[in-house]
Amino acid sequence: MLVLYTRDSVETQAEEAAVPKVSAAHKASRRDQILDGALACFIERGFQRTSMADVFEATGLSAGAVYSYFGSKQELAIAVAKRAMSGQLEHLAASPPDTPMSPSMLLRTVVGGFERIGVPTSIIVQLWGEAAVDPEFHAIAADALVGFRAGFRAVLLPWAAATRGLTDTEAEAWVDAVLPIMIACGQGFLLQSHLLPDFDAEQYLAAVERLLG
Amino acid sequence: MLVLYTRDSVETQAEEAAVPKVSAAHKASRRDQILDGALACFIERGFQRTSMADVFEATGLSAGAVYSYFGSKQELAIAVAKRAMSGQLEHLAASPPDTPMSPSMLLRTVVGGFERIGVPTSIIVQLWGEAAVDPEFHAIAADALVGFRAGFRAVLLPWAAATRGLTDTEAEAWVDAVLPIMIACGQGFLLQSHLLPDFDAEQYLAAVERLLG
DNA sequence: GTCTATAATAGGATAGAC
DNA sequence: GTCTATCCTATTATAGAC
Repeated sequence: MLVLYTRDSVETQAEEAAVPKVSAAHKASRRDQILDGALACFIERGFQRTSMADVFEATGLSAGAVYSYFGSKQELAIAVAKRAMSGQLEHLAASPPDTPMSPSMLLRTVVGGFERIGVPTSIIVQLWGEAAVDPEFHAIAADALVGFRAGFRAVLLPWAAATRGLTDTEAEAWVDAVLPIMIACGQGFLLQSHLLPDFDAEQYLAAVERLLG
Repeated sequence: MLVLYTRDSVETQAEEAAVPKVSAAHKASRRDQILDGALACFIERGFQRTSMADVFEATGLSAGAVYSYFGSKQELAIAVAKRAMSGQLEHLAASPPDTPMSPSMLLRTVVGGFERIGVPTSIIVQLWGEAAVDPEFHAIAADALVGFRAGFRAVLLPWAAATRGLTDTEAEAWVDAVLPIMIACGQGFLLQSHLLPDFDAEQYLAAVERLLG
């Protein structure tokens, strides 16, 4: 919610010919303001296709201001990607730690969380693409994936023990076995929802529930 | 095999200071030669990070020659992506149409096919990223996904009927229900094998077999 | 700290000779 | 058809004023 508010103010500034008046209500730092504007650009045009001029316009700031916070375009892009992914992870970690969730409920929660914090899932798909050719992006994507895996595991363990009547040891074995497929279901959800015009989220989640639940 | 042979010749030419002597044994057209060189660049540096100068070097051809075949960098990139995906689809379609395959066998065949025709899977991950911001790339990725879905369906239908003792109608219902998850397992395989240092392909395929087989 | 103006260059595309 | 040389725009990054 904070993120969305800040972005609105950024767009307004850009429309009003870049008057950098940050009211007291906007306690978000300039750095966050820049990250918000850059994120909006990257979502719309992608990391590489976005020029720094696009960022200046979106943030309502000048070249000098932006470059005083980020030494290069790459540094800015990395910071945007890092913040986007850490935001997702914090959201997952913020759910009550011992709340058992079924696989489909977990997927629904995570995907819904993407939207809620104002980071469209397309940025994640872009990050995967960059990760294929850039070590810095690769590290971010890999770290995030490991983090999600740990989060998924923590949520699925109590669910498996409770619902399937397993001992803790058996639940661990079961969860560790299905975890890669569970992750794949999340990745597939993002990709298919972007690529398939006839993608049906409910049908997808129902299939997850039937196979993993 | 043809593709690999052509690429070897390209690299050799590049090392030998760009002597564009195409022997009679190389019946591959110049167009394919350019596509091969560009593909090698895109695999290594990505679509956007590759400059046309990189392509000239990798193909052993000059600017004028390349631009006489492709009017722009975008046109070339689109052609490379189209050829890569159609190659994958042809490989899938080339398998005997009525050969039943289990989900894990199917995945193994498709992923192995990627390597065999010399198109690393990283190019597909990159294509997904471009698809998030470029309509032309989006169309290619979407078409390919629909094609793979149809191919998977054709292979899984007889398997489901034979192995699970279903009528044709029941098999269709079952396959259509699990198809999105099956696709997700393929997508997840590509992503996780690139991102996770400890990715275990055999363990992954075993989990697919247990859950879908 | 921020802005304007500009330096420096990379990179896509073309022209014209051969 | 292909090569060399070049144009010229787009873009990153910086310098210096305020």
